Amino acid sequence: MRDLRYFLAVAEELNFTRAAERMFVSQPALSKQIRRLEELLRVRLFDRDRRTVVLTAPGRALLPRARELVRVWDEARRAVGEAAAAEAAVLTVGVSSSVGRGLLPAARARFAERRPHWRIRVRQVDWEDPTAGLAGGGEADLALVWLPVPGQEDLSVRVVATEPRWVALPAGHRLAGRAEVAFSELLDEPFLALPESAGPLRDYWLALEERAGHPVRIGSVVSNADETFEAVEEGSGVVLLAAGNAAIYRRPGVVTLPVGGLSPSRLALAWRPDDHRPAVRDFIDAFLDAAAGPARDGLTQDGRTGDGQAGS
Amino acid sequence: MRDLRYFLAVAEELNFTRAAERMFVSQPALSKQIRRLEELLRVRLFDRDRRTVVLTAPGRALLPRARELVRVWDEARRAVGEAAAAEAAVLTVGVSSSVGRGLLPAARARFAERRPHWRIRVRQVDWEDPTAGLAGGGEADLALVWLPVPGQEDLSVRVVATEPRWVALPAGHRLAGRAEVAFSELLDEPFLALPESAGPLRDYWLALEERAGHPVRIGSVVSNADETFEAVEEGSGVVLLAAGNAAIYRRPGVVTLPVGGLSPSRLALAWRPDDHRPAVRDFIDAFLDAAAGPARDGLTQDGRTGDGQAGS
DNA sequence: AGCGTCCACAGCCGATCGTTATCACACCAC
DNA sequence: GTGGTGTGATAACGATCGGCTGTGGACGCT
Repeated sequence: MRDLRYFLAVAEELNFTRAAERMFVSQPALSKQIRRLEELLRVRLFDRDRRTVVLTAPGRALLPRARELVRVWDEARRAVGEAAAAEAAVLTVGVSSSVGRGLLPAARARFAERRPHWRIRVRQVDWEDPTAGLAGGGEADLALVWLPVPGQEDLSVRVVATEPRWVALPAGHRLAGRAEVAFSELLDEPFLALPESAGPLRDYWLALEERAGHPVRIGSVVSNADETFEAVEEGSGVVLLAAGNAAIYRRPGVVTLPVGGLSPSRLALAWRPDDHRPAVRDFIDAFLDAAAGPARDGLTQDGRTGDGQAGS
Repeated sequence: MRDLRYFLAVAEELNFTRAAERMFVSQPALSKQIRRLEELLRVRLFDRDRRTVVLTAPGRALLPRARELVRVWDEARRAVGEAAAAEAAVLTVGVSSSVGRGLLPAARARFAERRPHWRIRVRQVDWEDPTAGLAGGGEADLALVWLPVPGQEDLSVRVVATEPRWVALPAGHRLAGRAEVAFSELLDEPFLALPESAGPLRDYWLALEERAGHPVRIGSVVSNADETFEAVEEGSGVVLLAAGNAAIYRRPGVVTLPVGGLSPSRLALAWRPDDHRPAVRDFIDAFLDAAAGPARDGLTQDGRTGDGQAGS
């Protein structure tokens, strides 16, 4: 199975070194495994003539089957996990940062009315996976994510709140005393960035769109909230964040303030469109009810009426 | 992949010890691997309550996917092998014993007329696999087999020759001087048998049908021609064989003679019905032409006109 | 009570799979 | 040419894996 993923990586990159990076292993390890796979099949899968790598005929024959195998395997893992969850009566909600706001407890309560014997487990997921464990082999049944989420076409998504974007600065920063800043004043600051794997979400929190081509300086790459605020505190850079998170992650050495001239961030509940388990549907309803319920501390709400995009 | 096969074996047997035997590993090894798979999936796949083994809900969810994965993997191996063979312009013919008779060289010649740049490779396969490498992950593209071949419904089969069955006896045997024996005289002899995995073919060469319930004594299990004749020579038992093989495998210490009262053995060319490669079709035509060609040393011939059964 | 069956556990060993360090070669810039 | 860069192969080594044998304990059956 692993070898098949390696094979796919090399077949897609046509470059051992880059494929190895993508699979998070060293290049010799990947070379060796490919060689082993070739020995197992008694066939050369790639022609490596010094400078270029191309698939051989047997390699081309393997390619679609390997994809199929990886797909079925991932699906099997998911199905097994779901079967276990159904037996244990547990739903797992992946979250990227403490984005629950008041929503999670409220949703929990409403869900408990309908399914008293079910439990909700909340799992923090690092920002390497912007779908918070929902995509691929992740173990989340639902996720609270920031839009835009990569691979959005394969997910059902419903916006549950919008919040203006703020900025976090080290306490000694030249702008730290201000009550508000315009984004144009931050253009030349070093920014903390999400990992590459976060794709469009990384661009979003760098506000690439609002820079209109003005280049961005990456001060550091961060993959969870703790890393982020430590990096801000030690002056590696500044970072945009949702207004709600500015309140939650308040800490000495870091100052947060509103930023003018940026579109608001959108928080969404996401799930797998092909996941028709009743408990999941009930939780979605419970959550959206909660989001549409009594107003909470200044959040602009979307709830059921928002511009939520139901995935395919 | 291996672990999936183990899982399938246990799921089908619902018994670790028997499953381990089926997979040709020790029972602790299989237990450990199942446990590892369970750890990987973070789920219990079987409920073992001391005396009985049953699938859990996650196990039931995995079962069909595991079958699918094994199926696609086997298919992928076959496809890769075929792609390599097409490039190398080689066809592999599996044979169980030297059953080629005059047929193989004749077929080779006719095939060479149509596909001069292709080569034919003949591969001897032990009798553990009565399809001579055609079924499962075997590497034969075609096979010369004795009927009945297990799993015949998944193969295309064409009878190319029928031969009376003879018996091989040690030189000192009480019947060794005879010109011919009746099968009824052999009923109480110890017989050499094919491995269990040969299924109906094992029964066929023990002539179970013609024994009409008379019990058979197994002198020894043999899985290739050399083993067989050595076992005969040292007196482990007697063995039935096709008339043609009696001539080919003549050796001091072993006597062969015709047996009356047995149906004749049928030699068949077999291939995979879903294998539509032109070279394979050409070889089938060449072989059947050769089998229908000039008569050779006393063999009853079937060729194209025989009662060949075209598989599904 | 004693035996057989069946699964789990422990201890051992060779093969596998990962690492880092280094080499060999092709290409490119100069 | 010459040296730098990028790429894949190779070497040496350590941790883990996957198999083995031997053993133990629970249960059913005589």
